[in-house]
Amino acid sequence: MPETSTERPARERMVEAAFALFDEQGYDATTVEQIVERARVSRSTFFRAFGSKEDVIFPRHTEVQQRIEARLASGSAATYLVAVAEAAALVLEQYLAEGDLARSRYRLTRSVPALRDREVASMLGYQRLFREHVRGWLAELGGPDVDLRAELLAVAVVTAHNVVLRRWLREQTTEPRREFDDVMATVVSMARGWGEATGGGVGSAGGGTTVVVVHTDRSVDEVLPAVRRALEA
Amino acid sequence: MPETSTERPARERMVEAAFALFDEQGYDATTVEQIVERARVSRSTFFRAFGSKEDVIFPRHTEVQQRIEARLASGSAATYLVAVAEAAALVLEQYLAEGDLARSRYRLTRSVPALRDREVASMLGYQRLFREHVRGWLAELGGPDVDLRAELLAVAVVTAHNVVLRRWLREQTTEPRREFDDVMATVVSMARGWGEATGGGVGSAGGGTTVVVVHTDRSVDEVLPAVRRALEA
DNA sequence: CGTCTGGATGACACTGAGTTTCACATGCCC
DNA sequence: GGGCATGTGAAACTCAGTGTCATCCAGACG
Repeated sequence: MPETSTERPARERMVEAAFALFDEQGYDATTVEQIVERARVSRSTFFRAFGSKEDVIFPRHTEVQQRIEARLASGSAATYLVAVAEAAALVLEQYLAEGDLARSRYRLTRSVPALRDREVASMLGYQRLFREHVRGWLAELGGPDVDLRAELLAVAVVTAHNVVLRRWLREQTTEPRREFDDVMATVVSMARGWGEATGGGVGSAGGGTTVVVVHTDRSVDEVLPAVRRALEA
Repeated sequence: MPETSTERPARERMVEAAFALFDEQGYDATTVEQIVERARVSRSTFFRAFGSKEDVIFPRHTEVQQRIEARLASGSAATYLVAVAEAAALVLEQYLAEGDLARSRYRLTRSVPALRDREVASMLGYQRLFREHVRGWLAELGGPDVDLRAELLAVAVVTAHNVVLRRWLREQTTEPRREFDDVMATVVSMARGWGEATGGGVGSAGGGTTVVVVHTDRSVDEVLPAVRRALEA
């Protein structure tokens, strides 16, 4: 019998039922049969909506991926460091918007290896987007080791993002956005150094000496935002 | 009917049959039934030996993990950059020793998402080992942002390793060891810069100014090995 | 020589995820 | 009303993975 129009959408009911049951009994011990029973839908409906049992945990990750792609595509070689930092911020914002749901998912992914792998793979998806765009920009700018540097920058941005995200998921911080800005500033300043440390700064074709000077009599929290502003100028 | 003593071990036959069938028909289209039929063993034997269909592709990865662990455990805070580089070299050597088998696996992991995720997860396992040891060493040495820097160094080492490994798997290089040394030198020199760029060099407790000078009038290939030797001294 | 025992194997039934196919209901347009 | 697309349910099917029990074979021991 079809439900009335006052009923919440089937998709929502399934997600809700799944999270509740996973929480009560654990992931492996919960069968799709139980989920669809509680959500009052058929198995067919479940698999049509999600494709797999794992997918109930990771809703709308293709949407986020598209937003990232859009932000990266709007960047240019001149401002690529800002572009990747802001694209990473989009990922963080997605999690923050999810709130407790994100924390529930985090608890699940910590305890179930299959889900953990799945989440890692989706992070790798973001990383891949970053890498490809950065590779293009670095190629445009020139310099040695384009592939390696693109790979390292992408992985550094994602890693730094994850450090902050994880702290927020574990409720170890109440200022994730501020911490995010700081770690991104750190990574960006490191990335600036790479071009020089590997022998070719932007636009520098020949020999010579590159000198990086950093004043450390101010705290890291004070210095990093300033560095970021300088880089963005 | 049991096989004669001149027969190759059942485990080898299963791996061989599996790779052959995956190559002929693709991974998804091949059933465990077909594998055990060709290897002339029972389904029971297959699952006892490998635990899952995916596991046939990734043999002995726990062994490698133990070797990495041993190498990292033998390192000290004073020489940690060398220790991680050499531990990463162990991973590379494992692949090189496998030869064509590694390349077959690479082709499979490229085309089958599930296997790709699986391989990524195992790399993450290595990365985790690196991170935990580096975190310990960095904590010993002091300085700011220990967690972030440990995370970034581990991820950079693994990423650099992967860049070279992938080139070898794709047969884009015949000198993987040489290229590995180069990228590791690059990463290690970058990592050196991080401690300073983030405001606290090794053993520097107070204010002041840190200056990093890099001569770039020599080629990267000339500079990097020298840097590496300097770091190891 | 016979027997016992532990480890490896095979046979078989069972659970559960995911697919496929067909049927049925609803809503919408012409 | 007659199509027509979309969302849903029902049921049978494939296959990965688990659990149980019987069997076989090696070497140990009397």
